[in-house]
Amino acid sequence: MQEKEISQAVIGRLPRYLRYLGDLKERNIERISSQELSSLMNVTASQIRQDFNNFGGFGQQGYGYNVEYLYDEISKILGLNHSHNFVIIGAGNLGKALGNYLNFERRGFIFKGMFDKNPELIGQKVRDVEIKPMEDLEVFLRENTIDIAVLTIPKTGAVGLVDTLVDNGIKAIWNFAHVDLDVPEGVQVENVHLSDSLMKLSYNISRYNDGKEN
Amino acid sequence: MQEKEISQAVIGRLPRYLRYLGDLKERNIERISSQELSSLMNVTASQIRQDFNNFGGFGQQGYGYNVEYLYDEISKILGLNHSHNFVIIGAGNLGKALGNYLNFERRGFIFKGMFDKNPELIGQKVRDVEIKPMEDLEVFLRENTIDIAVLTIPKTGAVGLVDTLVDNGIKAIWNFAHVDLDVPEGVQVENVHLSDSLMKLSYNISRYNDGKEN
DNA sequence: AATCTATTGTGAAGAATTTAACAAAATGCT
DNA sequence: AGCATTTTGTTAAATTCTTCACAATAGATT
Repeated sequence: MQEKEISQAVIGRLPRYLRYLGDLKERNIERISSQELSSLMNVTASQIRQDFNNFGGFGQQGYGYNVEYLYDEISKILGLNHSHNFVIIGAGNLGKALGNYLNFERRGFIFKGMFDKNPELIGQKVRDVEIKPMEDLEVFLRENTIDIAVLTIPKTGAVGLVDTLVDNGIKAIWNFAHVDLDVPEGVQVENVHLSDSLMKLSYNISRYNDGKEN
Repeated sequence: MQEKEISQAVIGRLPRYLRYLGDLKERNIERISSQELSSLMNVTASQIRQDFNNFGGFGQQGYGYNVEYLYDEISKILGLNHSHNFVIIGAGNLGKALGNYLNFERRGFIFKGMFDKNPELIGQKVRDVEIKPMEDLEVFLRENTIDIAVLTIPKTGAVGLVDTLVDNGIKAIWNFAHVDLDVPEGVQVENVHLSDSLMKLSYNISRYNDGKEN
């Protein structure tokens, strides 16, 4: 367990820091102050310092932060120094899109298997991975070390699948199904509810246009 | 403009309320108390009441909330009573997946056009929509009333496209490119940064496993 | 080497969000 | 019809999150 519990608000900001630090690294910039990063990212310098200090101070007074060091430390905090094998369940367009997304591989997320119940898709390949029938899932999970299951199937299928996944060693579910999954303690779920996101956009459009058309 | 500014934290919870209310409606349940909804959704009843009260009280004391009425009111708040035309820019797997997702249509998001710079894709169809070359985008936006642009292209392309979109009437961008977009005041952006989401998952896996393997 | 400058780390203030508590109001039972 | 029960709307308290402010410290300059 963590020394002190870090809030998910802070964790949620780390990937963005990492992205900007990666850009700086590519531009061969060696150091950066919280002030500079602040104006680059449009957040307060204070928040940046507070965020980093949750993990015990990566900077030096009078100097700032070393870009590469900071990048590496945040990577470690996010667990990107370990690699994670994943399977995709549901070989529709979304599943295929995620399977083809090479950037995940670079971060240590290794695409190991893909499953679908549609017989027409069985045997097709997404990158080097062959789509297998759902019946093979359980055995596959047992014979390989898979941490993450990516669920890109409709919600009806998703709920019933959770037990199978968890019983066969899945530690985390990246859930694209539009439903809340009920998992045992210790199994991580990260939801990507696309329609929720679209509704937020819709709200913000309406809000801005109110007064004009209402 | 809104009477009183509603926090994005509240807005972010509305789609989830809507989902649960939709389920209740389908089960022909007429009324629900904040207490019942609370145990269904795993949030506090107090938060539910506070959230709804931001918009001025949808319930009745001693009775609770009428499911259908509440559903309709939240729909309106989210702007789902208006329909929105959208185009998808980038006809890769992700773009196709979003184009094929019929649930958006049911919510009033109408798929009107799709664009890609890859000549091989031009002329293919996603549902009834033909993929057009990027050169046609500007004219298309001017000749049709498109509110939302969905960006499913790499970040390098995305940044340069913003001006074109905004100059031709786009009010909102649903951004899947892994970059922060700089838009004028009044243009809404909703980011879906998939790799950020995956990193959060990675963090939570590591955190839970710490102590065992570290 | 001494001084000046930049910039972090951090305690405290301020803001926002969430939860608790309860009076007011409507329902439904007898 | 009256009373007990339910459950909201709402005020207040507690908690969490963000920003401010500055002393401490390291680097840069002369």
